[in-house]
Amino acid sequence: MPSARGRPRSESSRCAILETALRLARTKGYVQITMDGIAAEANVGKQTIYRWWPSKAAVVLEALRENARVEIETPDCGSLQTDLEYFFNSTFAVARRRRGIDQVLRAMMAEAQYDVEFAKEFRRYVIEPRRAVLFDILERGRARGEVGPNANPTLLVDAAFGVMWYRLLADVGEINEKLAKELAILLAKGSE
Amino acid sequence: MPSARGRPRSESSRCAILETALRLARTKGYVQITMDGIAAEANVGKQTIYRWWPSKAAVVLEALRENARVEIETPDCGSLQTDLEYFFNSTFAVARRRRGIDQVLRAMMAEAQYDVEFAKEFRRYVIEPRRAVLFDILERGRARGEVGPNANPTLLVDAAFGVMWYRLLADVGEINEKLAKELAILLAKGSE
Amino acid sequence: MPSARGRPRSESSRCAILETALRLARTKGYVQITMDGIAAEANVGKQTIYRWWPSKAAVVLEALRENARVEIETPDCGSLQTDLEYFFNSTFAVARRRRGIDQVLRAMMAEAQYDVEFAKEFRRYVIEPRRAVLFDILERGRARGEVGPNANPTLLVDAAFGVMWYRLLADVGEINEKLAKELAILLAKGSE
Amino acid sequence: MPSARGRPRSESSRCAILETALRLARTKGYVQITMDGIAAEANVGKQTIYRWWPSKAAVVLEALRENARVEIETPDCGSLQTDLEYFFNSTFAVARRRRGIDQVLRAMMAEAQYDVEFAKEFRRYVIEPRRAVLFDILERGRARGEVGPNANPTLLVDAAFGVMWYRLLADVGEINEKLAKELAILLAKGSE
DNA sequence: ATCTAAACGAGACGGTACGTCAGGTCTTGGT
DNA sequence: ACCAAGACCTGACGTACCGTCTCGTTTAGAT
Repeated sequence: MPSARGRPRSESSRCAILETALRLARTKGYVQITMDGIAAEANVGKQTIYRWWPSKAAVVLEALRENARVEIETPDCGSLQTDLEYFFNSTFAVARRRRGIDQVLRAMMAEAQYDVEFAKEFRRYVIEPRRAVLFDILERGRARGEVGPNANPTLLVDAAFGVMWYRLLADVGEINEKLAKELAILLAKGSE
Repeated sequence: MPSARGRPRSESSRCAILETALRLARTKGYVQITMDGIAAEANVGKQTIYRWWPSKAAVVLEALRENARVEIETPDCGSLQTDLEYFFNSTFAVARRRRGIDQVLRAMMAEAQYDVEFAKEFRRYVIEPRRAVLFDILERGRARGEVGPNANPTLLVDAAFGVMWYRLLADVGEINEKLAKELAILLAKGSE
Repeated sequence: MPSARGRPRSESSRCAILETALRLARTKGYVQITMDGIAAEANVGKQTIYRWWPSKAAVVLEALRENARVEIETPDCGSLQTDLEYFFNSTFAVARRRRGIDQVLRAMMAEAQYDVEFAKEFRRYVIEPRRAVLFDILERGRARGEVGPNANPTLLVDAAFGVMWYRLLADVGEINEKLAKELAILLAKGSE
Repeated sequence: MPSARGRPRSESSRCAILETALRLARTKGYVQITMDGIAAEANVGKQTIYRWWPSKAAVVLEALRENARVEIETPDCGSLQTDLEYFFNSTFAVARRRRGIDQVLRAMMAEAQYDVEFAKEFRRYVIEPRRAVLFDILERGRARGEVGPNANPTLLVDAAFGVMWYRLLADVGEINEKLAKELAILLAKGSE
């Protein structure tokens, strides 16, 4: 057993940092916030942040994960198309539930373009889990016989998330219930 | 005609700035380059850059446009699916033709998340023109009777570019001839 | 005769420059004004200033000379002490007559510390002429027999102007009628 | 006692800045030196200079004070005139002892004309202390009965420093042992 | 009850890049 | 040849953050 010598990590500081980071990112915008700003606002030494996180993006990403603990449910709605629509609605709802989250998500994706290490974390905790869920839904459809042998799950998954991210990042369209329905139809048709 | 008083803008400086900016961005990476660096390398005063462009991103974007003057052709290949495949192959080829362009494009999209003014320029000169071409191809398909009355062109366009950007930004898949073919099939099927 | 070819120098521009320079220096303070500022305010090209003057200080110095054309009179008041008092009162009056002149004079002296070329001009047009007048007064006193053979005119002159500049630059005392009288007494006593 | 929180100010950086500033000012000339130059030469961040001093002039002034810690002695030489001559010789020696100091002193006086805040510091640490010493010497003379009741100490002090500064700034004469003797005689005579 | 060790807040540190400002030069068309 | 206009190169400015460091203090387990 690795005996823990010395003062243990302060949970209150950890929470203060995460809460402050996410709050500032949502209200002032991700680019505007600084490590100094987070430290000052959270009544925390800057070193305490750098001791546990490598970058501003890493802090915000963990804050985002902490905040979005509510798992996305994937109940069996009986058919592929309804399963898909339910999933998309759940996914899109997250961004709309709390103001500013969409902007923070966009910043995370942007940050992943500049920081290779962060990109790995981002894929691991944001991109991949959501992809896995959608693959599961398609697999369930295959079991039901709704997904044909020539279907291309990877392309369908990329198309679905692609539309979402594209509209989010390039600001070319709404992300709402209408889109959820349209995507469900497109993927269901593409699965045949 | 308003007679141009004073010393006219130096075309050689303008070109030196654009060429240097794109060269540095491609070789060293967009984040690594600085206004000071561009100015020094282009033998130009920093003020001369700030006089004509508001930000590093704006310079690189214009350099990108200047560089990519070659228009994307959209010949009539006879059928919707072949038209689409041709277009996607042309589009994907741009990024592969010159090293580092993909990385610069990703940086532009990232920058658009941080800078609202730049986002407008980016949509105007990068996003929208390419969307227009794809819409044209679908319209041609409608004239041929290949696009049904219930088809949703906007969704199809978003799906195509969405997959491309999603794979580019989230690094979840290749962008190649195989994808061009798959997307052509998906969109053709979705158009019925 | 050297025929003057080409467009002759614009007297109106020259005056506009000098007037603007002195006006701005007196109102905004010498350090605050810029060549660009003078040019803009005088509706004049910057090159037109640089064509005729080597520096901001040179412009202001000429403006000062143009402005202070009124010669200092040195009437024979009958005795050395009264001659001196009259001279000092005349000299001190210049600075008080128009607001801001003292500040411009201080700036000229300051500029002379930084710019060797300007220092020559400054001595030639500001320092030396005033010294010459005071030397003349002392010489007149010698003719009258008021200045003894052991008197040291140079020291006395330096003492008089020294007090004036010292109080002006180091802000350690008033420059007024009282000082004029005191200096006159000191110099008269020192001349014996 | 207010406990010193946070990292304490680095004495080594402080010294490096002051030494570098004075060295550069003396060798290259005050105007030529820049904050960037001092920072680079002293291996110090520019912010570290700005954290503790408001301007280049303030740094050089403190460096000058640090450098000139050697107090000017005012031994009782027995008579007012000899006391004065000793003081003037001591004062004039400072400037001659180390090359370039005179030029830095002139720059400080010049800077005081442009920067009101700096002028206060300059008077407080350069002008006033020296005036106080001379006033003391005159007071000692009064105790001895050498200074008459009608003498004007302020005028005499201004005359002495006035000559010195005037010759320094306007470059109209030497500052040497001869001047020290002449000033001593003038002030002694003026004190009667 | 001390001792050791790590985390803590605070804040100064060396650095890099920023965007601005002014200086002095150059290049137009027009007088 | 001179002029107004204004773009040009240069170089210093003062600021903002970065990520690191060095204080004194706090909090635990080990001695």
